[in-house]
Amino acid sequence: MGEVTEPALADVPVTAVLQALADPTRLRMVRTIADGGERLCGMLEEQLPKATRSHHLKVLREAGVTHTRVVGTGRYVSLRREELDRHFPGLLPAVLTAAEPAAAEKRAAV
Amino acid sequence: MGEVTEPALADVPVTAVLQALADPTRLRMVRTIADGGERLCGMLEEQLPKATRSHHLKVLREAGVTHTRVVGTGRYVSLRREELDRHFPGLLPAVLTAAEPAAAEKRAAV
DNA sequence: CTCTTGGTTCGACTTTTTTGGAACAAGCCC
DNA sequence: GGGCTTGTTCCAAAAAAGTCGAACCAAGAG
Repeated sequence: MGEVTEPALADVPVTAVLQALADPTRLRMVRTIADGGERLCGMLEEQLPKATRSHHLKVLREAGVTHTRVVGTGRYVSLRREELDRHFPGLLPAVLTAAEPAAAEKRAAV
Repeated sequence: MGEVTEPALADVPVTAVLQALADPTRLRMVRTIADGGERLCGMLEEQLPKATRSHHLKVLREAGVTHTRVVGTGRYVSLRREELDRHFPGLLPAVLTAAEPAAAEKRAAV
């Protein structure tokens, strides 16, 4: 029962993946998972209420970005790297590599 | 006057780029522009009303994805390939390369 | 069985996006 | 100047996303 359903990447449109990664919170989660290989759900973005966290993880899962392993009452989340890279070559690496714009101040009319 | 403003890619967060590309219509536009180098605004997604088209092009422009050259009353849109690849290595190519899920029918329980 | 823990689901609400009509602006041609 | 073509802006309505309390469920501990 505890099995979690994930889509076959062949059925996932790129836009869905992009969409999933286009949210700061989710991207942060993905990055955290990226270096660590697997993470217990509750260890991600602990600041936010669990309903919100659960929601974001669901979006990632349904976009085929993550895999969820159920262990007891816990969920271990990991990236579907190989598969992802087979279907969308270079996409995940490119996103993970991307640098953030060093917290630009309100940049008042230079 | 006629000059169109575009953001410096250093100020654009990846999520903004992903967001811009995460829309089917916009991605289609980007793909069209990709093979052709430059396109007159009105030659893109002609089915939709111009207000909508204009809106999508604005989103792409503000996400730093496209460059707009004004010629008379027309706007020629092109991709900011080099810049984009300098800031987000491999991202655009990966997105342009991505295959679409061959119009899956309602895939009734195979 | 009860309590706790880790997470999901429901429902409501807020914020963003998307969409597109209508009015407007600018360039071009006569 | 008019009239036509391109495209933007304004505005409002509709749809989609994000947020999160509260109720709920399943597994493990005692």
